[in-house]
Amino acid sequence: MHQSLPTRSPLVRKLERFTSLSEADRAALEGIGSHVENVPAHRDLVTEGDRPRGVPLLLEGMAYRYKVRANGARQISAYLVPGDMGDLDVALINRVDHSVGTFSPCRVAWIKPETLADIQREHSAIARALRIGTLVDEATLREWLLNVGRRSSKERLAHLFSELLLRLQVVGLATENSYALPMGQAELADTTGMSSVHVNRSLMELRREGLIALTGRTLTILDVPALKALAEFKANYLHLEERGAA
Amino acid sequence: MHQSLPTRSPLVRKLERFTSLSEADRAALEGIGSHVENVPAHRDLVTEGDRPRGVPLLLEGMAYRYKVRANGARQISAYLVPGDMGDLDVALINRVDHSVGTFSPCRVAWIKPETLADIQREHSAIARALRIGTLVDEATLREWLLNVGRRSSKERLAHLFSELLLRLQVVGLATENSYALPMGQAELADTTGMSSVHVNRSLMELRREGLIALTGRTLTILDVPALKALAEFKANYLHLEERGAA
DNA sequence: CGTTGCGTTGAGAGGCTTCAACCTAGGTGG
DNA sequence: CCACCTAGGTTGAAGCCTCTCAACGCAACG
Repeated sequence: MHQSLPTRSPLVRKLERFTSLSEADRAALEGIGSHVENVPAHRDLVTEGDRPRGVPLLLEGMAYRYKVRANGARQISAYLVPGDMGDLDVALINRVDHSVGTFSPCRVAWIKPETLADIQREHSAIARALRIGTLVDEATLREWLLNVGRRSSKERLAHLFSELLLRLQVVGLATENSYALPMGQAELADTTGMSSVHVNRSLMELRREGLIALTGRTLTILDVPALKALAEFKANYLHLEERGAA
Repeated sequence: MHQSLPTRSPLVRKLERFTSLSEADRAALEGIGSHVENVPAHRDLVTEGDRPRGVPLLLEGMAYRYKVRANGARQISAYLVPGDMGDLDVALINRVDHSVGTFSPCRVAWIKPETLADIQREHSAIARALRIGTLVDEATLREWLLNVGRRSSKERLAHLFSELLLRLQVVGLATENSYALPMGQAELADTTGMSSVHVNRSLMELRREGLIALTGRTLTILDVPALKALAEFKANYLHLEERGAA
């Protein structure tokens, strides 16, 4: 396992899973956050219909992309963990087509499109890693669609928890089998396409089967292999082994 | 409406909705298909686990992205219509994480990653349009997730049909209210996360309500505004008005 | 110490699935 | 040219999964 130093920024830790970065690359990334903002929980970073105002890079906290229907029904389409960012090329469109909200208090750096363009031009390794990052975002979306469309309620939650375990481990925010889960059951419901009542019942079953412990806002996976097996979780879509498999 | 000449390639027609192209840009795009292949219906263009072998550009026919579970359950995550292509940056990853199959006989041009890189470097307008294209692909995935996660069965089909109407109109493959629908009810089921039996019943209801006529492989939308209203269809995520709204 | 948000549990209804049979059209071969 | 065959559309019935509505518990907070 290529373990990064704990002091390193989550973005560097994430991108180093995709490609090798030079010291200059890392330095460029550390200084990317021109304008850092502290955002409370349950606020919108981006609202559907707005003009794009730069690319948000999440430094701390957890956020999510979502869309709402006229009747108030909400579908969450992505979780953003530290090191994740908005679409690289938002500047190319006039109006954003979805919203981004915070689950917990977040520290976010707003990157100017020009800055991003400069970095991509001057640091080809970073450019490559960022592109792989958006490829992974898209692959994750496809996996979530499979999750909602073709998995049972328990499997959906198991899959989500398995994915988060891996993604948070990459940025050093999860132990071998546990991490903080800032969202409530209603948000899990809007993520997995279920009702919050049914999320509750499914969680109870996962607990009863000894697969997870979820108290307060900490999730502990009591049997990681079993949970992954239940979810039929394959990590290939996260492309975490690009470096090694060259 | 900016109507392209019918002789123009579907890719040019599509990209011209995103940005203005010069005559040189158009010429570069017309000649992009180095190696054109004819693929029968129900074949895989790309298979999950393979190494990427270039970027497929669909010239004729209809294809789809999908993933399958161990139990055989399948989820379709995108439809490819003429002018659509695979991920721009596939060359950056070692193994593809999903498959692409054909609904109907297809003519596809395989573009070499170098060719694509050259074109993007030498034609900034094309580069911009292609990036908007992948932004739209991702936005469409989010819309499909909302569709499967938070819409009723009839609404899902209505939304899918509304989206296809617009996308096919862009490349000149749909009339004001009808187009060819090459896939069967089982495929519609795997697209919308339903069983094929329930797709059938939902289609029957849409017919009974006078919204659609679906005979053979031709779909006619008898009441376009009503179908869009039922689906709560908003076209913003397709970003078809980027040029005008500059 | 009341309020409030969220998790938990119960009951009933309904949407959707599964299994299965039947029908229809198109293709094949006699 | 017709009969058979097969794939896919259509319909019925039964049951389960999931939803909605609703009540209640509990812990954090003011």
